[in-house]
Amino acid sequence: MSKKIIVILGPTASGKTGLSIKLSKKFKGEVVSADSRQVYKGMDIGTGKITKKETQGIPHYLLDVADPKKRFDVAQYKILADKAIEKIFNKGKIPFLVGGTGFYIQSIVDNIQILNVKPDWKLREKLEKKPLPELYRMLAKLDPARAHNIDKNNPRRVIRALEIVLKSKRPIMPLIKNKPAFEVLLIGVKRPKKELKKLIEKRLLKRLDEGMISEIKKLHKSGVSWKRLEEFGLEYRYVAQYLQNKLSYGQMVWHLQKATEHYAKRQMTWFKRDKRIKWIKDTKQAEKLVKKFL
RNA sequence: GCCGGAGUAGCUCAGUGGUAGAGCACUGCUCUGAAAAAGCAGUGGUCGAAGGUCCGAUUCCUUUCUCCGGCA
Repeated sequence: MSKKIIVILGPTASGKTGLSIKLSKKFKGEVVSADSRQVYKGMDIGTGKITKKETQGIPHYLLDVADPKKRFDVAQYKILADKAIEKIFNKGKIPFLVGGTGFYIQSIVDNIQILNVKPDWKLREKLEKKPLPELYRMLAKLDPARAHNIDKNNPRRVIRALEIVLKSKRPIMPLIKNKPAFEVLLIGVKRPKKELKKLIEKRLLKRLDEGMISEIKKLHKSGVSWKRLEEFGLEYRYVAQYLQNKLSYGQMVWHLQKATEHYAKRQMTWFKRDKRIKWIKDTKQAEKLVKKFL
């Protein structure tokens, strides 16, 4: 019998968390979060991190594993998540990978081989100062194949590609998808666009009500710079801007709503590519799928 | 009522005597250690209305309507 994991994914505010608890309770599951922001300590309200009470005793992994002052990335995520999944298997439970960060989910589900070139932030800073076309020309010289299919307008991609050639002294390898060590069921939670917008709005107001602004104030007081907070995006970005008086309260709310809607759309664009995903309408349908899969 | 200013894309506005652009919104997309990040593309307007001048008006002129200031 091969090992099985269940993935619950979908755009923000679609109701993944609630479903994950229902399913993991019913099927003896434990949850591995696949959320690039919930990994950080102290970022709770703004990320919609599940509360202790809400977990109803279901163990959760990959929450609060990183310091917001430091950088976290897929590579670290993959190591920790693989470990958590292994641990759950050893307990005889079913791992539920739950979240909206497509890249993180892919790293697990497709067992992506991550290149052995660590980020070099000093180098990145240095490269960032140069004009993008110049960076692209450099890349075209050092790794023509990569330059050919890269997005030349995207500084982050170009810089990372350069980082790889410069540090490893050789062109980038093609992406390797290792054979996954387990069978995967991908469940997608989708909502009609209009409904999702309303859910986002409702949730945003709730978060403000719950003290999201003081959470972010607190993070800043504890040493997380405004720049860093703005880097996190969404709530952390716009509330940080509001706290610096770069935005009025009304502007902050408006931007936050729009940015979250855009984010949800980007998530869907990512997920749509994966034809393995089974999109469900309600919990019942999900339960059926899981039962059949197990 | 009088005097100014403004009416151009869903919104905020640029612009020109030869039938129009930007930012945002909207739609679609990309993704090899920042992924809630970082990028790309596309749709969209009888230029407030009616007359006039002109080969030709969104642009000039007249009238008209609406909005915003100021004065009564």
